[in-house]
Amino acid sequence: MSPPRLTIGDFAQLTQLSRKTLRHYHEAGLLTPDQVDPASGYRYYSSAQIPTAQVIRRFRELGMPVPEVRSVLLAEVAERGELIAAHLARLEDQLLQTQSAVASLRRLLSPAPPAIEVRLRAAPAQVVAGIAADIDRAAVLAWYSGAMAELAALGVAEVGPCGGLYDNELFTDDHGQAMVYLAVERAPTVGRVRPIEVPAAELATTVHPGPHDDIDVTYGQLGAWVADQALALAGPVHEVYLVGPRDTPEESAWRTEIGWPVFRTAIGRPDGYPGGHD
Amino acid sequence: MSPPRLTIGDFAQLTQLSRKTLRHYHEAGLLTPDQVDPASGYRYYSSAQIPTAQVIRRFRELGMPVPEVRSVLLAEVAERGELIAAHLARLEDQLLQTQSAVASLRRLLSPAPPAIEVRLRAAPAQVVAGIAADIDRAAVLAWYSGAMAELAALGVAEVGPCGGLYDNELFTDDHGQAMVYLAVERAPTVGRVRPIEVPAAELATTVHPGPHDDIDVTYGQLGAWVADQALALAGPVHEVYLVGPRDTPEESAWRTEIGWPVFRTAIGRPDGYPGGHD
DNA sequence: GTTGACCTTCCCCCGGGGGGAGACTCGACA
DNA sequence: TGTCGAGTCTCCCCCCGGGGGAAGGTCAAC
Repeated sequence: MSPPRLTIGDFAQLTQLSRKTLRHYHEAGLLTPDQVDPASGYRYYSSAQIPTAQVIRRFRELGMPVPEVRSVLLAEVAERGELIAAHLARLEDQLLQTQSAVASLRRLLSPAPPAIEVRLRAAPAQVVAGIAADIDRAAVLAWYSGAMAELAALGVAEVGPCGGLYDNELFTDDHGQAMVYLAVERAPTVGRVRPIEVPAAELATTVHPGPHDDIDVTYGQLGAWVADQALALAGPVHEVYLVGPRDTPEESAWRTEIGWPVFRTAIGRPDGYPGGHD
Repeated sequence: MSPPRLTIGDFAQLTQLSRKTLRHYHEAGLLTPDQVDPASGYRYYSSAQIPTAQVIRRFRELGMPVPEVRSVLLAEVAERGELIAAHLARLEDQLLQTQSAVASLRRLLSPAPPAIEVRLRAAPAQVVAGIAADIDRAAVLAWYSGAMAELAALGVAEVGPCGGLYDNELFTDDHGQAMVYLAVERAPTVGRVRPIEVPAAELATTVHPGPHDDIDVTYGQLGAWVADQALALAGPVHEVYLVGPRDTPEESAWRTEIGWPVFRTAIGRPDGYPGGHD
């Protein structure tokens, strides 16, 4: 006796997936019915497909995209682990992002947003030992820690704090050029490390204390200051890690200098908009 | 001197939102530019809007829908807390769901899925003290604990384990009828509690041990067994909490009987599909 | 044979934007 | 004052992962 065939409705009941979703998965090649009547087009599932459907449902609940679920199902057991691990890493990233968002909101919605102190200073050009790459915004954190580890492994004597340069495109287009560096006497060429010239710039700088969860708020304050001074942004933002994870695990002790290259007489017009003469 | 006007590109750079997104938020009434040139249609933002844009960005990163972000921004500080708390509760739900999905996947992908023992038994009709409601699938957990608490507060002598009935529509249509009950001598009418008759049924039952994270796997195994016996599902699923949170906080000690009402000679056809004579 | 529940395809809709076309505007520089 | 390139405008179609519902075909029970 062959096992009974389940109609899409029965199968939906057993797997807690909707009929619509099952049809969608059929179309997407994710879960093909055991049999399809060529005359009527009726889909028939087998009870052996229930576990598969459940696996799919659960991966989807974890936010795994449909094509990726398919490759997990098609993959051998060996690679399967990697795919799942990769997705779990993404979930962890999301969690970190959630934590940052909460910290940032706490500061943004707090009744008294403390004012920042901005200093305008001319930064001279310097040649540093840096690692540069074209990366996606989402990958910045992972890339940063990898690059910093490689720099630290150089074992070169440092003559100043380390820092980074981040293109504005990284934020507006979701990917762009990034660079982290150590200030050293003579920059070597080892692995990804190259001697890189940080060009001279007029920087509007402020110092962000503490962990970077809410650094965007400080960025915003600095940006508002720059805009209010009728200055224009001109180039990648500079970060200098005055006190960072390399110095202390105590996050509240961190101090990060943010420097935005600016030039005068460009952004907006200080006056003259019709009717805006207040 | 009036503050400079920021073009959409400048503002995008300062707030790390894309131009597309800013236009979208304008259209959605979420963030209206400080000025809009009626002739050219150009949008001009002010530096004072930077914090607002950041708040929006962060709420969006937390997955808050755009209309809800708008109401948070429009709300007075007093109600704002409630809206945010409600959203944080949703985030917590998501987290629980993620945990369940991981537990369920662990069991589904484990090499040796232990077989279940199914027992077919006739359950007699009984009148119980129950709380019934038409609810959404997502709300089941919250509703369950509330209803159970109300039942426990009755202080009535129980003559058997408590349980619940859950309509299949709850799973296929995402909302439906649910009921939880205590087995008592005489069912009172207090608050939401009513005397309810649980109708007699032929049940295919099995016992799920441990917490409910992976109970869907047991459901699937039971469903596969029922389908393979050429039985049809007939009515809401019965859950009996033989050992549950009311008995012990030790989740691994929980025992939940799942009973699916079945009737014979209905689902599928045991044989005869053209070409399927294996 | 009838009937009602079930199935099929098809099309449009949602949120939250992204990509790109084609046209217009801005401001800097000559 | 003209020019030119970068920036902006609107408009339309696209993505995912389905949901809602219409119009019509099928299944099996009685």
